[in-house]
Amino acid sequence: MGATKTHHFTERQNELATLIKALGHPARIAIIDYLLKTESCICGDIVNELPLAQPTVSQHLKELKNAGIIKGNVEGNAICYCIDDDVWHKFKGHLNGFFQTYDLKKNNCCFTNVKHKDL
Amino acid sequence: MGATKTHHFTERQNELATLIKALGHPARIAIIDYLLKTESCICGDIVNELPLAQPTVSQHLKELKNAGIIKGNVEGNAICYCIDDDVWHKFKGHLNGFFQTYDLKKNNCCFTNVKHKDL
DNA sequence: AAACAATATCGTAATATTGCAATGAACAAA
DNA sequence: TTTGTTCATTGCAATATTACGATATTGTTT
Repeated sequence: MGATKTHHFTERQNELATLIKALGHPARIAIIDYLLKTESCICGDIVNELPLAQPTVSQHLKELKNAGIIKGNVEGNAICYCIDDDVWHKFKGHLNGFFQTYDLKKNNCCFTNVKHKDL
Repeated sequence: MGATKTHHFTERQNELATLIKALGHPARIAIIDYLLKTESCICGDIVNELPLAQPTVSQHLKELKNAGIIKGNVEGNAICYCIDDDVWHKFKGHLNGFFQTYDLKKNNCCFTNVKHKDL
């Protein structure tokens, strides 16, 4: 089908997947990298930085914007894209929970258990 | 095209994007959720937990495995999937760097600057 | 107003993803 | 060895993604 059956999953799972998915492309990682690395957040600078055509970059920016990760502000003729502080922190929180649960659990699944049993 | 131009990006950007992309689906979040929540990591239990047909779950497991996030161990008739400790920590490190950079930078992009300038 | 600059949108082609029924392969149990 | 169980793979249909040329839009400059 190609269409995700989102209604079967929890809201958290869908939200998190949406945020994560928005970052799941090297071009979009590169955009965030750029925003983290420089003072500039002018669309034109991002287009120049990336090895992709302007419409393609515009599309990637749109996806990041749709996910809420960045927001665009008109600044005269140009548009300035910045990371959305609220969403970014929410995202960070989600992921922290994820990794913390793992650390607390100690990953003693079958394979590990088998190894121990065999000793 | 539909084919990502990976060769234009850095190895880190591609690696990170691959890991992130593998998690960018609610079913795959649900799988990891399940592995974090329970002692079981038997494929059949995961299939029962998820609201998707067995072949679909198998495919999602395969993608997580391809990305390296989980690994499967044969255990008699069943297969036990567990989170790969090394890849998981590498992933965590990547993301920590990401979020740390943000925290250090304080996100003073155009919009924020404009607000301050206008005060 | 006319010309330019910066972005977005449209249209389209190529490819990827999602989902499942049907089937196959491997092992376990009878 | 037949039967059942567990999981992977195949094949396919529906949809989504990626990429870009052409074009529209909006604001700026002259």
